[in-house]
Amino acid sequence: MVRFVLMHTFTEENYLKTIYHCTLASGSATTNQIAAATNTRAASVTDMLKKLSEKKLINYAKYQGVTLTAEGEKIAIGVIRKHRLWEYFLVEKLDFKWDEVHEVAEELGHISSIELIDRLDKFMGYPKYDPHGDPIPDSNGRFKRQELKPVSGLAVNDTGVVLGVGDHSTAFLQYLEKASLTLGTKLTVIEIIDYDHSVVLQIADKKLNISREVAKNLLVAL
Amino acid sequence: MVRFVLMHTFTEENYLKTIYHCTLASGSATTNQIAAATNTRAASVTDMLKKLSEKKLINYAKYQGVTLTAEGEKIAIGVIRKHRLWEYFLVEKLDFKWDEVHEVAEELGHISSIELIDRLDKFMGYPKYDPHGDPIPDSNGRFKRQELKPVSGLAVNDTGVVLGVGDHSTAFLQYLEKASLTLGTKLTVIEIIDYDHSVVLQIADKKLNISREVAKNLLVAL
DNA sequence: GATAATTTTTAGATAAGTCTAAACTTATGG
DNA sequence: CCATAAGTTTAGACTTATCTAAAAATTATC
Repeated sequence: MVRFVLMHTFTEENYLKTIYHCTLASGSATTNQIAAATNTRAASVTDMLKKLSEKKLINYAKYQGVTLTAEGEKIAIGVIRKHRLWEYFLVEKLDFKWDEVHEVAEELGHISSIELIDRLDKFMGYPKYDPHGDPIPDSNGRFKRQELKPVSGLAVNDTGVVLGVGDHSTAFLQYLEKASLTLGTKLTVIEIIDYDHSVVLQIADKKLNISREVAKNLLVAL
Repeated sequence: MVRFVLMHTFTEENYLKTIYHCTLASGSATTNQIAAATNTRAASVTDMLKKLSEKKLINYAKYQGVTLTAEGEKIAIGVIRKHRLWEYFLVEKLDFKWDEVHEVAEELGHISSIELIDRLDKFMGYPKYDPHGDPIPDSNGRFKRQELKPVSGLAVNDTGVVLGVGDHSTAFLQYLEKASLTLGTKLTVIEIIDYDHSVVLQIADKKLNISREVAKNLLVAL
């Protein structure tokens, strides 16, 4: 089979993507974080870090955690672009629900052809955001990060529009679906309960009480 | 990751599909045929045949060639269904040419989700044939084989409509494209040259001379 | 029907990615 | 500021799918 000049395995791509996400989420990527995210053991991660380091895709010093090199980040963003475009396709064209797409997109996101993904992008009209509100990088890897705040960071009387989630788990997405807290929902903070930091929201003409946990993972634009 | 009860690797699926195609094309599948088709060595094929045999997916006796069991055939047809539906998608929705889709579809055809493929099928309106005229099995694995004849089997004055190809190589497909011998083309055999068995065709108001090689791989319905 | 040619299988090795268990670093808390 | 906990790495082993080289079986040829 004819392949590209630079081919990386499914596994390598997965590690790079995971490192990208960890770095974004917590400012750093450690062996244990990566192991937890990829559902492997720390020892396996260390092996792979050495390999990626030799290929100059990550900056790695023993016991010091890792960061992506420019090349590594490029690959990670490419995988994320594929993943998010496929999620968009699954939801918008094939009528999957937003909590059903992750696993399938995970597989689809590693199909190697760049031509395929660029044509898919065109077919769908160059969407800017995936079904969870995450930005889709363009074919040059560029995308603008949205300035979103967790509901837990709002004050009483603040108003926002739900545009993203901080937790992509099926359980959380199904909870939101059931509570009608889907993307685009406008909400106002009515009250913050001192005792447990839960938040009372006004949504259209209804009131809804959400836990601190939910408030932290519900992202809004003001 | 949650997977299916019966999971088979990418590689196993590929062997099963290859065995299916070999059996169809030549009535049997031998170690060397499979090795040629999968671009591996005979020794590797033997190893895999043992493995597939243990899993009861093929009937295998040393030195005797192989056939698929009912279960093996079911899997093979499933992979073929996926492959052909993706080819259809690539050509009809993403504007790939019919000679560009094989490799990409090869990768896509191994995405595990059955839900995905059934929804894709629905999205495209349950197509019956792929871009090369090959029938697409339905979700139960059923499909009707078309009764197609190679042009080399026609007699002078016979008329037919191009509905399939016996060679899926890029080179052959590009040749047909260039010669305007695409699916649906109506043709009549004007003359068969004794010397080299080449065939002179009447297509609309033009005459076209094709070699025996081409005539063998151009399939028509009468 | 014996020998040669072809095909297939066995034996042993390799590479990728993973694991467990043990050893080693770094961080933390009296 | 040392002892222990937490986190990370090394060592050695396993699995899958592949390979080459050599042996064995089958088929073809004279």
